[in-house]
Amino acid sequence: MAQNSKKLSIPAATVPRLSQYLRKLQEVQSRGVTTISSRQLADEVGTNPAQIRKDLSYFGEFGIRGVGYDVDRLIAELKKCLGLNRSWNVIIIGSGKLGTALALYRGFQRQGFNLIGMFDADSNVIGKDRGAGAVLPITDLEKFLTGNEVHIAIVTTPSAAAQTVIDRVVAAGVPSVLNFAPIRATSSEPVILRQVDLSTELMTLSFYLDK
Amino acid sequence: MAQNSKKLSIPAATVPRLSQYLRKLQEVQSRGVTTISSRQLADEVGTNPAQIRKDLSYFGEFGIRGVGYDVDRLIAELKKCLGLNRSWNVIIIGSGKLGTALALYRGFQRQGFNLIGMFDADSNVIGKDRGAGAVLPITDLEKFLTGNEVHIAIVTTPSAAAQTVIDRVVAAGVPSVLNFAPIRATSSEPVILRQVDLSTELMTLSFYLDK
DNA sequence: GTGTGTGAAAGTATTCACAGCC
DNA sequence: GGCTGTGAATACTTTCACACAC
Repeated sequence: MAQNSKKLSIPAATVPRLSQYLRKLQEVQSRGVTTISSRQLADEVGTNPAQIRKDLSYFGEFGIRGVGYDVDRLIAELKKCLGLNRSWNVIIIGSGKLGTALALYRGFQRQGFNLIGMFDADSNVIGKDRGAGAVLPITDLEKFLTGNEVHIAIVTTPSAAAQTVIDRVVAAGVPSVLNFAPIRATSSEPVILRQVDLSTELMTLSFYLDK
Repeated sequence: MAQNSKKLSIPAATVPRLSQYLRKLQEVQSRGVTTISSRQLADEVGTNPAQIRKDLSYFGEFGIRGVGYDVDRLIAELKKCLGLNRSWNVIIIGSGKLGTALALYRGFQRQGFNLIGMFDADSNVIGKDRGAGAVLPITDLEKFLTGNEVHIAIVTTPSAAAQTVIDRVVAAGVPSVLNFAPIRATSSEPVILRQVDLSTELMTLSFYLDK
């Protein structure tokens, strides 16, 4: 997984939690709260205060002893930690129901993710607007990637197409992929790859449901 | 998290991996492979052989030394481990693009998950078929849950509605929830709760992309 | 007094390495 | 010889507990 030296030392488990802290802080900020303690935040997100303090300590000292954290300040720091002080260009490959649902998700742009293109193999949908401008033919993928810097490719194709599509975006230099297709994609190239997988989620529930 | 005594000792990280092993095994089975070693399976799913052997060892001895694993046998054992030798009743709450995408996912029924109902608050979609028969009004949720044993509630509502909906299904006795709404849901009741969160996934990519 | 920041301790998870069986 | 199953070793993560700052 490509990452810089500073970030090599951050526990992998910490990173997704930072985004949860950020979301909760934005929520309490909108309710007018200006200061929050690690205990209050922990109660909100369902963890323990030491976890939060330890997670934050990897990045710096953001709190005031005896007081807690300034909400505005902590939001700004977390955004910096997460690389959200800039924008990232995103494409979605697969303009079916799932791809369209993701394209229409409004929180997307709000955090600096710019959806700049959407691709599909089905000639019936090419040119239609599925939430990200006209859907482009998948055959134009490499041409598009040459002319546009894409940071994240979200894959929502059928599973049969997903691995090939991922190989193509990685070969074209896209540095990260978020795969929703129900395959466990792999890549020999050093790409940042994350998988979201309904089938695994359901089976995990099944495991814990089974008595 | 509700689970029986046998399962208390299984590492939480093992469970999702079992489902990945199962999927990959089903794939190689369909290609006619009858025997597989932990090394071959590890190469396929991108992990290491010891991890697979250790994961399996929590449940029993399924392999043959010097040979490997019989694919058919291991698939059967994994299904048993994961509680997939029975069917589970599922409802989807929220019949937007995402809920519809999930309802149309075909791998769903194939692994024993029966989608028996779909709910929405919008009177314009009630009665329409979004992949799971006629969409029911959310006001009928409790009545439905009284008359039908539901094991898993998948929540794809807007975030403003999600926590309330989750509280309602949990109060009505649904033992597990898979939440796709961009909130970190919590529950005081002992419910099995899993979250799938686009925003967290994107921010995690952002973290590793940021140099 | 209150709550952060952080070493140290405890708890989990992964990987190693080899005895034992095919 | 080859590959599993597993205790031991290593690595990682969370939690504790307290010095220190406000």
